[in-house]
Amino acid sequence: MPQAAQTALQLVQSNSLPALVQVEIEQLILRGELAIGQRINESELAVRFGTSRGPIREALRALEESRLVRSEKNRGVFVREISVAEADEIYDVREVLDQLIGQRVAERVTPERLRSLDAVLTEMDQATDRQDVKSYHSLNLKFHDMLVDFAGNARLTESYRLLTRGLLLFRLRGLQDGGGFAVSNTEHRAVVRAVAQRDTVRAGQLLRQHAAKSRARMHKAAARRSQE
Amino acid sequence: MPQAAQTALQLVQSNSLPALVQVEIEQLILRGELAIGQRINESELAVRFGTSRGPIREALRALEESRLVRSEKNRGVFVREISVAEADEIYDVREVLDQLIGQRVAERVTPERLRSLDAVLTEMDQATDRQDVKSYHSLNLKFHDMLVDFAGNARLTESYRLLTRGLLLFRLRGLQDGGGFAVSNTEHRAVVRAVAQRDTVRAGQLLRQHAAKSRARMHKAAARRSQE
DNA sequence: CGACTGATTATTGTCAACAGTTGACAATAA
DNA sequence: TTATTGTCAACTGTTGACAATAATCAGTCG
Repeated sequence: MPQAAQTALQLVQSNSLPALVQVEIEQLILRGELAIGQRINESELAVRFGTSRGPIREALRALEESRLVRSEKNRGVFVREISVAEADEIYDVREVLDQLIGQRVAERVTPERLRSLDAVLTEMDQATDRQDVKSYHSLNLKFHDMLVDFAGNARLTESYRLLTRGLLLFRLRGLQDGGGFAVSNTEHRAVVRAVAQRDTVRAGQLLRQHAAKSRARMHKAAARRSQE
Repeated sequence: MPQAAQTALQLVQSNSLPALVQVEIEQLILRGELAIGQRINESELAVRFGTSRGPIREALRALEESRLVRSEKNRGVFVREISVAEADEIYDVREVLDQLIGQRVAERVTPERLRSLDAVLTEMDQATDRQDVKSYHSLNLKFHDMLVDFAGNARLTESYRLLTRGLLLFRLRGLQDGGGFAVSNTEHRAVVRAVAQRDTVRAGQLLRQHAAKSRARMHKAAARRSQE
């Protein structure tokens, strides 16, 4: 049996319909197919996914708990919007988590992990050369995902992902990263270098600074946006 | 119109049934009425709350997202159990969040806030004198809740609460805090002292250390438990 | 006596229908 | 003309019923 079919089977066997629907809606939001602030029509989604409204509602309740949507009674659920102030709050927390991540990754680094980090960085440089914003962004996500995974703390991963998903909403408003790709990737390289040297303190500091600078870039983009 | 009736009206108008049910089940779990690892019967809860199973299921899906329960397909949802290893992971994250909280509280402290913190500490001392474990614990929760609120960052509050709720499950297994009440409260006082002096760095350090020591107490309790 | 097989029962998964609420628009009156 | 009330369609909130699955137990066979 093909690998893909097997995993698909496992997926449908272990995850129930609401769970499947949940990730599907998540994708819809994160890909921007459901716009920020837009109301989500339950029946519409139901026919789209070929289910009844029950599973849709359960999925939406889960997404509400993970702060991707908000719900107003008798009015419906809306794709959550995020303000600069909220993004700032997220960055406050993200900075300390990133510091912890940097430390832990440096403690637990292996040659193989180092190679995969390097590989992503190389791809990001290539994307920068091509001015390929989209690829760069998804590689950037992948890079940070790998880092938090390599930190080896499931709860940390969970907290971090939950937090940064809020920032993804922000990006959909076109307000993230004022274009500093090349800059951002040199910061990445510095982090990986410290990790390679197993300099835990420095790796933590650098990753924290990277988050801080990324926040600054966001502010810059927001300011530019608002004055236009 | 009486104040109580008005708020009750607002409650039922703004919060839907699933939301109400959710906090209700939460209480059931946190009070230990639903034991760790126990399966939760949907129909049973439905008759208990006088609703149908729909709202119950939606509430459970939300609780699953906040990691208070886990769900197995076609078998039901279970009150989540937590291992020492998982608790350790939580403490890893909690320590850095507590440090951030300490800093922020010290930055934003007001005389009034200081008074309310002091009041809780006094109550905790009284509970210690009475050997009133239960009161001490709920006051302890209140104290830390106040701190994170005073930090003035909603996302931080959210992350912190989500995280520490996992530890509450742990306590239900009787594995938290190896009895060091008096010790714990002197640590609290030291934190508040630093906050009163607006010594942001020290407040952060002390609160972080408090978390670390609290983790150590947990380990001690767990070790004692396992050798019996 | 224990392991296996099949029926039985309890429980979850899903659905379709009904009830209640909201927002928009038309009708009415000041 | 403007404000208010009445009406309606769309949608959400909730329910009860049915289907599918897993656990339980009785009976049979080795």
